[in-house]
Amino acid sequence: MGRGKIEIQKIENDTNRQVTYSKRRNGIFKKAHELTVLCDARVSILMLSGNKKLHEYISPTTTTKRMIDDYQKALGIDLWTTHYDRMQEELRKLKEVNNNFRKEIRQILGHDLNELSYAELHSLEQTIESSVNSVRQRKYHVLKTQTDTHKKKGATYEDLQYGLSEDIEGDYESAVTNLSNHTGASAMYALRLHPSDHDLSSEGHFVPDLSLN
Amino acid sequence: MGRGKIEIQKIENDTNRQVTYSKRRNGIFKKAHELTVLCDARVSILMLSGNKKLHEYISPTTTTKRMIDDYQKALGIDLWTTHYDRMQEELRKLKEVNNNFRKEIRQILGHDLNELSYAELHSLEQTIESSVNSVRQRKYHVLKTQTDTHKKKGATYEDLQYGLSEDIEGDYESAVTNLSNHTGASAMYALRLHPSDHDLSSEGHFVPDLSLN
DNA sequence: AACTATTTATAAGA
DNA sequence: TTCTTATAAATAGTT
Repeated sequence: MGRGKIEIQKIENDTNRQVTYSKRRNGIFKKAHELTVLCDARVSILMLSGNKKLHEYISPTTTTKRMIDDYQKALGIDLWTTHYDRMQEELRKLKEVNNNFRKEIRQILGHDLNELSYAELHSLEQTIESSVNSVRQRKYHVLKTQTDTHKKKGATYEDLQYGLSEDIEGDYESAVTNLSNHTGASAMYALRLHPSDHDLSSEGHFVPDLSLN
Repeated sequence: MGRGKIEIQKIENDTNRQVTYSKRRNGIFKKAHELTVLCDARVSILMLSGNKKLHEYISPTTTTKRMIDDYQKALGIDLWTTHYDRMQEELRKLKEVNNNFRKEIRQILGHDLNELSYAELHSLEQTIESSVNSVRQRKYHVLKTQTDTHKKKGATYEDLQYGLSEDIEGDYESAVTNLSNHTGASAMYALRLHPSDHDLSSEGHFVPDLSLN
């Protein structure tokens, strides 16, 4: 398609070959883009000229990496995915374990109980009662210790009972924050006394995006 | 270049789009091959049609893998490593969230309380008390419902009180197992009333090996 | 899958 | 290079 027909064989004249490369490269990229738009396709083109210069076209709707991934998936081959596959499997398992933890915490905190049987509820009740006893014991232990310390400074037991002692009061005001920081983002569950029934997965917890774009 | 000029925008007619894709794909591949021969170039084309079918052209003088390697070398990047690093970061975050969940569960269940202040313990105690109330309420609701059903079959309230009714007894014996299965591997925490102080990370939970040898 | 009227790409020249 | 333009090639609509 030009002033004259040409044979499809290597153009021996260097300049000429270079010019033709440049013109035709642009032609192909243009057609690739038209195909992308016209047919909703994804195209990746890599070109190396004779003098080793690289040129690339990639449909705006994708990335070269994704195209290469799709290519490998489609052919069922594995250029470099041994680690990749293992990591994906690990991510999947961690996500699963994570969701189980979430569910478990919700149940321990008294939510999502509808699917539990009477016996399961009974068991859960005992577990939590046992827990509250542990906490209570520890609390009194701390109270006693702090009281002893305090008494030496002249504070009364009553000060502590009602949380009015300066030290303790200060502690109390930051308790929620402290525990949250201490156990990480998820700790908010433990301290929200009457959590709403909001979807937990959308309340500021780290929910990794595994889409791997 | 046809009977009529067309706008470069998505062809809405499905059949038409498919036909055009096929024709133009061949046109591009033909031109890619001509470029290869005329200009001594290397071309790699990957195409994904709208319906996710992959087509490929590769210059006979190279391979797709070599082109991808050249591409990465030319850009001074390593797509796989980048991806790998991102996955590692996701794994790290998930592990962290996971450990936070573990720690939180242990504290809700009344363990690892030593590092909590009096105020934190008080808050935790209230949370757990609230939880046990929820569970108890639900338990009685279930009990009431089951009792009503049972009465129609002639069972007494006492049967249920002591868990001796055939149905309920069967449930109870498998309660621990059921809840474990239900919430996944991690649920064992909720039901082990007085867990030892063993290292939790080595008790059958999924702890991914991230060493990636 | 072929046909063909047109449009588009481009080889050669400026 | 870039532009021009005659001509080859691709292809849109049709069969």
